[in-house]
Amino acid sequence: MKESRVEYLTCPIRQVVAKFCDKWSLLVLYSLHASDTGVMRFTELHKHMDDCSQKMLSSTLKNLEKHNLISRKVYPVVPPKVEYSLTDNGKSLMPYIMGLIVWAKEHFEDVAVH
Amino acid sequence: MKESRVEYLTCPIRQVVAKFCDKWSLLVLYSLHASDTGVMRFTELHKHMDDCSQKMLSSTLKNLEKHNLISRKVYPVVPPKVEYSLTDNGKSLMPYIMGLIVWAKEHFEDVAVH
DNA sequence: AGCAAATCTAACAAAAAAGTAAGTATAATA
DNA sequence: TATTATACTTACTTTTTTGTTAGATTTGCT
Repeated sequence: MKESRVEYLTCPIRQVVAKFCDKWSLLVLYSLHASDTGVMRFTELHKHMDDCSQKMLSSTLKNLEKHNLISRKVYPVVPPKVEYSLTDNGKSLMPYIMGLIVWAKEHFEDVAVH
Repeated sequence: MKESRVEYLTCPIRQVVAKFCDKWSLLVLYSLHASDTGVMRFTELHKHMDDCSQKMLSSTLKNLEKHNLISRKVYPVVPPKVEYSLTDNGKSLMPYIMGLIVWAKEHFEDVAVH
């Protein structure tokens, strides 16, 4: 599917699919949403989804940042420290994501988060 | 990601991703939900998403049927007639999908359905 | 006889996504 | 001096997804 097509640019469903309908984005969003402080570092996120490679986590984070769903704060220290958190835009999406998750818990058997 | 992993089988997010987080499933679900009769034929669906190949539409429909979100009714006539509609399970999911779509309309610019 | 209709399936090719392993940077610490 | 810590990136391979084209089916119409 060409992302330049009119359908793509004008269809909210296709936008949703392009922005966070993939293997790892929902897990990242959920992890940030569920964390105490609302802030998580790369390694911490990785521990929450250890079947995701560093590479994939990295590119997922980039994509979410690009679409303004999460923000990335870099501390200029060694070793590096980078914190991720939901943007206001991302926060506004979470009720709907949580709706899906709750629906899934009710409709699939033997299901738990993480 | 191996679908046999424990995370996969016990995590509602991963289940959601596996069942309908792909390029075409949301469009199919939405089309069926939005149609007057709640029933659509293959060619009719295809007209609603003409940037999806027959092959992809066919496999998307199969996948949704396998996960009990849509049902498929075949009429033994020539030329063939097959009707698709949401199952009760699929219907119960739609409020959450619609939530996402409405969110997208509010948060992206110049966005319309189809 | 030949073609149209509807819903696919099959075979093959191309493109995209994902996996894996190794490497980078650099200050602090042992 | 060697190691550790963190957050990646790069190169390469493999797997998965998607695209493309052609064909199957079979009744009825021209």
